[in-house]
Order: sequence, then C-alpha cells, then structure tokens
Amino acid sequence: MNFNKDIFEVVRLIPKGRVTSYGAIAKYLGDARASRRIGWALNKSFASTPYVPAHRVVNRLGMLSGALHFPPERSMAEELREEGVQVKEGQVVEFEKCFWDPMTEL
DNA sequence: TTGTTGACGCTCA
DNA sequence: CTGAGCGCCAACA
Repeated sequence: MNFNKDIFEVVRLIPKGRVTSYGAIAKYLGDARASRRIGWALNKSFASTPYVPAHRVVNRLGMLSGALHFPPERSMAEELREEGVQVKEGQVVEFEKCFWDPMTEL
C-alpha cells in the first residue's frame, strides 16, 4: 500500500535537527485520522530501506512516545540530541521551534 | 469472521 | 491539571 511508502518518504524528508508529528504527516497525506497507522507503519520502518529517521517523528506534544520501540542502539533521545534537538524527560525541548510541518515546508 | 491491539488525537468531566 | 473514553482503521491471532 502506498500509504506506508508515503509515510517513509515524508519522514526521510525531515531536515536534520527538526521533528514532526504523526498528525502532521497524516494530514499531509490527506487523512488526518491516520495517525495511528503512522505509528504502526513506522514500527515496520526498521525493516525498510533506505533508513527511515523515525526518531524525528513524535506525537503532537513532542513526546517520544515510541522510544520504547527503538533498538537500544538507536535511542530516540540520543539520536535527536546528536542532531541538535534537545530532549529532556522523553520530550523534545522547544518542540515548537524544532517542529517541521510537511504541509507548510513542502 | 470476529475480536483485540496500538509509536495518536481530541473531547469532556 | 489529570484521567477516562471514543473514533479511526490496518494487522494479526
């Protein structure tokens, strides 16, 4: 299905040091209610190629809700920090400033 | 075929 | 502010 593919595509377009939300992606793909499916799709993103920076996708509050699903090696928080995104207590600091909206950026 | 689940988002009390 | 509940819908047992 194209949906998953589109999700991966959009996620790969997220600039380094920026983050976006499930809802934003869903909206961009035309189905604002697909947020749940996005999480599910991203779950499988590990097996897909090329690499999908799923750590740049968080929920609408900027929380790393999916951190537990990441391999210990690629901790969401760590990856983000390395890219210049401050993460504290499983949440993106200054989320609004790092937020990247495909709707307005593309 | 049916029921449960989930990396969400929103509303209401 | 916190918690509970609901809608959505694909995947899976």
